[in-house]
Amino acid sequence: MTPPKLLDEAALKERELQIINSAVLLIQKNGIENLTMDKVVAQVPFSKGTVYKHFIGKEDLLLAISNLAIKLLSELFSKAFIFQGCTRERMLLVNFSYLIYAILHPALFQTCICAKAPNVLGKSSAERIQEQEQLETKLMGAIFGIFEEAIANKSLVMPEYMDMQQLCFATWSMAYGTISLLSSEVEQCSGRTNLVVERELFNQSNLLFDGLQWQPLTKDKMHCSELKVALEQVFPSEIQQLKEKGRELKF
Amino acid sequence: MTPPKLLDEAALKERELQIINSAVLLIQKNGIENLTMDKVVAQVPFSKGTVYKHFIGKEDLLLAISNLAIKLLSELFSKAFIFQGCTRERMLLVNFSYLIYAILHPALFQTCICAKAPNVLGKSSAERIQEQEQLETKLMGAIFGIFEEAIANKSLVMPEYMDMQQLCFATWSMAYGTISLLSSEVEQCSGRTNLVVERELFNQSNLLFDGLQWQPLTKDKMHCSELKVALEQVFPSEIQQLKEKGRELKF
DNA sequence: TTAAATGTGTGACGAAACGTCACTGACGAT
DNA sequence: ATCGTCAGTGACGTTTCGTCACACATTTAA
Repeated sequence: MTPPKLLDEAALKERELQIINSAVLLIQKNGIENLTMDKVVAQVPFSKGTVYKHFIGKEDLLLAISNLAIKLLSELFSKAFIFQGCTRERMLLVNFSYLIYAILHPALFQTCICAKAPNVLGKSSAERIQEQEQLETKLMGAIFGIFEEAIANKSLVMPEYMDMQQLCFATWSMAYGTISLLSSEVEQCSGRTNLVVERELFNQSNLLFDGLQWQPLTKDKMHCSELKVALEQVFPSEIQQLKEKGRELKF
Repeated sequence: MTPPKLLDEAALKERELQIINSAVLLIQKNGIENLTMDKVVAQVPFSKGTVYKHFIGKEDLLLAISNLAIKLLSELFSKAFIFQGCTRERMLLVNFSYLIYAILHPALFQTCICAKAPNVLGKSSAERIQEQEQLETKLMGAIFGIFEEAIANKSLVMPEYMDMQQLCFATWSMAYGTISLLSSEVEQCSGRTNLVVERELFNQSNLLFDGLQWQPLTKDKMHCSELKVALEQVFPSEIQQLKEKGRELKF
């Protein structure tokens, strides 16, 4: 048996991460619909009781995975945020970092969507839910910052009937709707529809930004070719990973 | 060749509907996270074996409920479609019929969202999944028709880089993202954010339509007041139900 | 040094839910 | 009267969940 030590905060976090990672591997292998606590326990050098010390239940574990996933996504958002370019370009990059993330980490993305389901939130611990809210707020931060800059440098005028939070939400929910509805086709372009998620995301982003009169407008600039360059520059390793997956972005 | 059927088709459908309705009542009462097949069986004058003749499992039942819900939503869409007004106005009505539906039938809406989760689709029967695809295609029909008219009467010019299916999807996914992300606040405006779902839906619809240069543009017309009138005219009973729920639309 | 207290880990266990299958009985055909 | 068919049944085996009484280590007190 493992020699038990007394409370060590860092070790606890370490162990929690180990459990989460094992669960992610199981999701990748068997699909999220077949994840069970028993399997997780079997994968991990701890007993069921110990696992349940960290997570009050299966849903709580799912939400924990989702929260970790949001943290990873935040890093991509940050990279997009610090890109040298016009604000509209950078916001487009943010939306595409979300998409890249969904393609590269389907298990994590899937878990994020599932974690939004009421049956998951309904059974998770209050702390974990609170953490999710904080993380989402932080995630919005990147979007928020770009809008602020855009308004400051006059490339965007805030509509008088909207505030900053609404602007952020508009961008976020548009990308969320597009990607999640097409998530089944995110990995491989299935034949069911003619919709290609990266193209739709690109179009809808631009429609929304044009609707906001965010300069430069689509008709004035080749956003498409510029985005490709920016993606190569900001996400070189991620783009490479996509190529290795045989899933090059086409739009 | 065909064996003698002692049971007629209609009775089977009738019974299936009875099971579905019982399940919906259980969801309304206990929440979708607590729905179990055992409870459904207990609510229904049939045995478990019979219930499983209709649905291969719990997820299949959920998808069946979702499909029924889509049919109901179709009816609202149809009402919006035949409204006498400009095309942009009618599309706005379609989006709002979706919202009204989400508020009036939270259990059904919730089930629709859950039915999109991979763990549900992964365990449902192929036939039921196919039915879902057909219903969604049909649902898109109303949106499709309005776009066709808009293009025919020149109030909208199709962007050269998009086709009809993409246009439809853009509208749909925008509304989906907005409503589903705010669904937790759909019934009661929770204090967590300052976002009000009907207002965000209104704004984002108009931003998208403005981005498409869909006439008349927001700056040229009071879409807001006109929408209120149209809602009263097209959905009088639904608006009344909303008032009875103490959930008047404010935007 | 010993005993008690406290903290940590374990896995057997009961409850709950799932889905199946051997059986029943009704009804038509022979 | 007998047989075959099939809708319907619900008890049963299985899976999964989450708990809890116990075991063992470490610390503290005597």
